[in-house]
Amino acid sequence: MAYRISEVERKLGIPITTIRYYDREGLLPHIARSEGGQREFSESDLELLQLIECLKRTNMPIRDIRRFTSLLANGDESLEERRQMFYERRRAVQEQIVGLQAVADLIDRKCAYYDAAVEAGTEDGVSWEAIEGLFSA
Amino acid sequence: MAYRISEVERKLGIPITTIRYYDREGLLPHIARSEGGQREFSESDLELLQLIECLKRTNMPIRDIRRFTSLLANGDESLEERRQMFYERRRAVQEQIVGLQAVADLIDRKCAYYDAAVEAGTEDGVSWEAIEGLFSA
DNA sequence: CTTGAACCTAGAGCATGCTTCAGCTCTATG
DNA sequence: CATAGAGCTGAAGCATGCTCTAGGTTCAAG
Repeated sequence: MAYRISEVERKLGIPITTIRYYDREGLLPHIARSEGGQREFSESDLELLQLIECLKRTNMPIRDIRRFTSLLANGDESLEERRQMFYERRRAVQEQIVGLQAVADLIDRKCAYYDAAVEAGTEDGVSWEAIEGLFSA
Repeated sequence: MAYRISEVERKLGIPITTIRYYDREGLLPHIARSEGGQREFSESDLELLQLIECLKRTNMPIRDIRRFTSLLANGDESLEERRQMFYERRRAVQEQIVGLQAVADLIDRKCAYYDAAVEAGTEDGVSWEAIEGLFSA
């Protein structure tokens, strides 16, 4: 029922050193320990780790993830704050996607520019017009 | 016709210290200098800086951006490599967008979960099922 | 009981991308 | 030509997120 740290690494693909780092940083509150002091991860610890990985993929800083996991200790009292946190994450992710799509447009145009330039064997005379206001939004 | 560094900061919104850092790091080859040694940015320098900002927004590391700007010195000889670089960037950006969309799904589900939990005043009995294979792709 | 693999901790180290500092020079204005 | 604001440099410092090291402990197989 309990997993050793090496099993967690294997199952989730998170390096052991990183798991211990998260624990040290307070992202994994109250991991059980064996008599000898070795960590024993429960299923819900694994789920939390997966959620942490997800939050990291949204570029959420460690300190904010810690804030979230510390809220879990408050139980239902912190429901509203946790909800707000996920709404904020949703917004942050959307913002990042939109930002990436904007640069994707410019990259696309650069690709087309270089296609034409390689075709012609030279950049001379290949037209290029910067996109105005890319960074103003 | 030439811009001082403070004007570049104002026009592009890039901190002066960062511009100098880029110069030091070789991202801005051959910026002209006044008699007294002060930088004089041309229009094409500004365009390069904007492109650099764009590449940074794709999370391209400084060292790769330097590689690109150094290619510019080779003129038409480096056209093919520069084209490949933009194609690779396009791929990288697409990958990031797809990754973000995947986590967005999970975040959405967490939002719905917390909506239900807040509504009920408790997490007890609010169903939650992890998405399998989110990290396997 | 022995022994080697797996664990543990505290603390140092590292890669990235800036940012700050100290001390000095340039330049535009009255 | 004085001077204040803007610029310059090399070097140190900082924030983030790991990653590695050294030295010791635990655990499971034989």
